[in-house]
Amino acid sequence: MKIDSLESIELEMAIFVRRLTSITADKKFGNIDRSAYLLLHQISTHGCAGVKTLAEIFQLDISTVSRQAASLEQKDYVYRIPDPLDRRAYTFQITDLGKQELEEYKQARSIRLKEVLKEWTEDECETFAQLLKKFNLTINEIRAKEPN
Amino acid sequence: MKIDSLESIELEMAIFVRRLTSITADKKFGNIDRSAYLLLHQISTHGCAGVKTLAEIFQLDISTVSRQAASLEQKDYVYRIPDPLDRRAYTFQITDLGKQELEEYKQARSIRLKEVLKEWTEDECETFAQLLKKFNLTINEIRAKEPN
DNA sequence: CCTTAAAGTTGTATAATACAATAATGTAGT
DNA sequence: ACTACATTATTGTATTATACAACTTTAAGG
Repeated sequence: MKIDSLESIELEMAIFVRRLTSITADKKFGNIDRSAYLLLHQISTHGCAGVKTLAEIFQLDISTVSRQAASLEQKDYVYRIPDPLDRRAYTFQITDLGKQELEEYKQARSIRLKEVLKEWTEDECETFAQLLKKFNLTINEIRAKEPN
Repeated sequence: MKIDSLESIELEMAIFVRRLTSITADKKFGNIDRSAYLLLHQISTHGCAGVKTLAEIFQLDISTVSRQAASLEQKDYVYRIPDPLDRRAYTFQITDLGKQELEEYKQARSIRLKEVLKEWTEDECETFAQLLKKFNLTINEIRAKEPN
């Protein structure tokens, strides 16, 4: 029944988060963490953006993103572009060094992940990827509708 | 190809953790958080255990679990049973109040989750549950093999 | 016994986060 | 054009989850 799956998903999600947090915490691939990874990925694949936009995308407080971005800037992984129309605003663009770090981080994560998924069939991997993506999208849609 | 799935899983996992963290953070279902939930669930379904065991299960530092358990004890969700054979050791058992809170938390999470999975087919839900579980198990096995 | 190991707790540090206060700039109503 | 309000971002402060280190009490092995 769907109810059973629900309860199961609900528990396994909690465990999943715990496990992933544990892995990313103690491995500390390279110089970036998960937040930094997500930010870099975002501006790398979807073009530059300001902290407000980024905060909305990741459901984080603006101040949090501001600090994360500042940290990335300080490491020369991103640079700041003043908005020509609004002198309060900036957008961040990824640097070559940032792209390189991002790629390395991705590689490191993939290697680790490959270890976990070694015994999985190709089909299972594809399905898992697809369902995760779907889940994330769905949450996004719900968030978008909510008042907040 | 499997490689594509890998990269996809790798990215979606990061997003997934971000989303779930965000949800559990701002909702604050009842009086317990994810860690507390996992601890309560563990001792509720697998019997009482000491902090060392729990720490191993969740890949957390003993001190972390010690504090989490103390917090649960303080709220009367668990109580402490001295080990009759080893006067250093305790195990924690869930109280009725703890069971009740756990159940309520589960319900709250399930309701929220149902919202997200509203449009999913039963089959998708089952598969997702199964793959999450498999993933968690696999990580566990890998951890068990590792030196550490 | 004496030394070393083990189970827990408590102190301290760090990192990611939110919320509040602030600064600078933009926008609208009169 | 002036005033009031809104918006963008930063910085200060607090909280929370975590790890590591120091310590206490107890157990186990020579």
